[in-house]
Amino acid sequence: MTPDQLSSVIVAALEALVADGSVTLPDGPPSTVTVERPRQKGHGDYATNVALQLAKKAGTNPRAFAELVKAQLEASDGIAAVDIAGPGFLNITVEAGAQGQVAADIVAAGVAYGTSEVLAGQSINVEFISANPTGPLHLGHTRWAVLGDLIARVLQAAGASVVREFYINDRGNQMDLFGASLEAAALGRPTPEDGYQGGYVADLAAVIVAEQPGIVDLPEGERLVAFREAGYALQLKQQQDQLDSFNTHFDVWFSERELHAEGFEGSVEETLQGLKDKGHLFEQDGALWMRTTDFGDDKDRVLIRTNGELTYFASDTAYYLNKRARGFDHCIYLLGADHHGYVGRLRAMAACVGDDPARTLDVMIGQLVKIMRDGEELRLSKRAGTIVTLNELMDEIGVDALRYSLARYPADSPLTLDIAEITKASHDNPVYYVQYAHARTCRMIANATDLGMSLPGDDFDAALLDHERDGELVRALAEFPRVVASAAELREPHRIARYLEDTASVFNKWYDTKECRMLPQGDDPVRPANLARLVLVHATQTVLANGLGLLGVSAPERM
RNA sequence: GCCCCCGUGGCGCAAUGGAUAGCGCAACGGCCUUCUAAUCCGUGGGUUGCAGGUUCGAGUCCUGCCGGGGGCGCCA
Repeated sequence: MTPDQLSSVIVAALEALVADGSVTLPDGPPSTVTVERPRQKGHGDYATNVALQLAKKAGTNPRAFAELVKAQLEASDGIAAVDIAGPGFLNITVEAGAQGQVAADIVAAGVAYGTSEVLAGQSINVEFISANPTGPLHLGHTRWAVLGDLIARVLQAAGASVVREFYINDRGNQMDLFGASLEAAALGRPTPEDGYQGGYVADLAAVIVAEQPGIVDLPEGERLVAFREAGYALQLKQQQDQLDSFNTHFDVWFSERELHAEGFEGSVEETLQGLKDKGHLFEQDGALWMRTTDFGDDKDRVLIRTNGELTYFASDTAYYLNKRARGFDHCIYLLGADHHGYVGRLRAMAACVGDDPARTLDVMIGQLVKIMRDGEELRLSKRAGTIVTLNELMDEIGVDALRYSLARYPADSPLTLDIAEITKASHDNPVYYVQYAHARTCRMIANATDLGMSLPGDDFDAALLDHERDGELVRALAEFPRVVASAAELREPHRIARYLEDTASVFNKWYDTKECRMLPQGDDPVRPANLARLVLVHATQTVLANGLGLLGVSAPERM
């Protein structure tokens, strides 16, 4: 019996109580009830707080209400015992057979185990990283890469239709500055004011000159553009290659330039005209503004500056409309804490174009991440030219450990990573702890195969999984779909990692329990209990592999 | 000044309003002829920043304060 099934059993019990008049609920019985794994041993297999939540509505006290539910539940199939504890919790013990059956169900579901339909029908765009193509990706981008990719993965697992999108800011002042910086480096001139520094600029300039020797002889102006475009292409390619290596794959790379292209449907120009028609724009001091204060922003925002240049916000508005026009009913933006000032204007902008931002827009603000080596912070400074790049991080830490280490913390938690700690190849490193547990299931299954054991099919006797540790493991495995669904709904993929650590721990404890051996010992024959436990190991392998897969981390068969 | 995030053992962090607040590191002590010891078992370590409030129940929600980070440009 899964938690969801148990929830249904409890709902049925409540319905029966209402039907026979034992209790009166003004709103009727709830359609689902909360069922959780108690933290404390001795509180049963599952606990529910329905009595605490419904007693007042039913005009009685929690314990009296609980008594009625208890009697009803005890008569239900698959329930072994029900206790009332504390203020009115119902602690439920499930029959071993009903519970053990879950293991076989997990094996049958296979790679699909953990997926659900809770977000079915939703079309979601997840935009993340969106770095300028003017430099290498660094530590901050790395965190958003992991979070964005994982949010996309859990949303998909929950049934949503998802597109991962990278918005390329390939237009405007920064690009020109980038071109000028490359040009200066190639010509041996000093870097322009506020220009790009760092060794990578000189390296890039050298590559460009090697590929296009004639570039330095181009006329002034033309030369800058040539450097800009060549640098753009190289830098973008590098970002794309590195993200591919990092197991983060985008569906759409959207160029800001497209939004300004002549004849592009939904261009910035058209967008502004549309907003003007709706009366959300006004002119002041020679600039064109959007009246975002009508929708809760701190101040109105400029779209066209006095000098005639469009602001990024103008592009952002057209881009948002473009996403909506492509059919996304939900747009997720993943921004760094240094961009949180954007939230107000994005929401107001969505309202200006006629949307309800609470429904269509989800701006997630990720907190900053620091990284330490030998007790010292590796500082990111473009000015000083010292940048902790994604490439360096992958080289030094490895893709699995790097992804996992960033995946196991919530986005709004400021984070300090220690390189020594996350690269340590031992059990105290969570990524290897989980991977090791998976590898262990693989070895066990291989050993079982060598002994001629195979999955029992219809002969599976779930009631043989009757040890306390068996039950703990089955219940841990049974949580997986709920964890994935909540990770999707809350946009909190770190829950997957935490869950896997917990489950790996339960599995390891089970493994070390003599009474729960899967393989027959010595010359013992293979008994039905051995086969039942083989099912359990298969189910564990399924959950660990599916969970690691959701994190984009490999699930090795041997370590 | 205003806005956002954070404050939980020495350190890094979990905990969807539930019961006795967990995990890893660091410290100390145990178990390998038996399915992988990268596992497991045990010991010590906490007034969840402070003060109120809501609730049957608060680390979690509300108010105020203290401390840290970030943001408040016709820059990105």
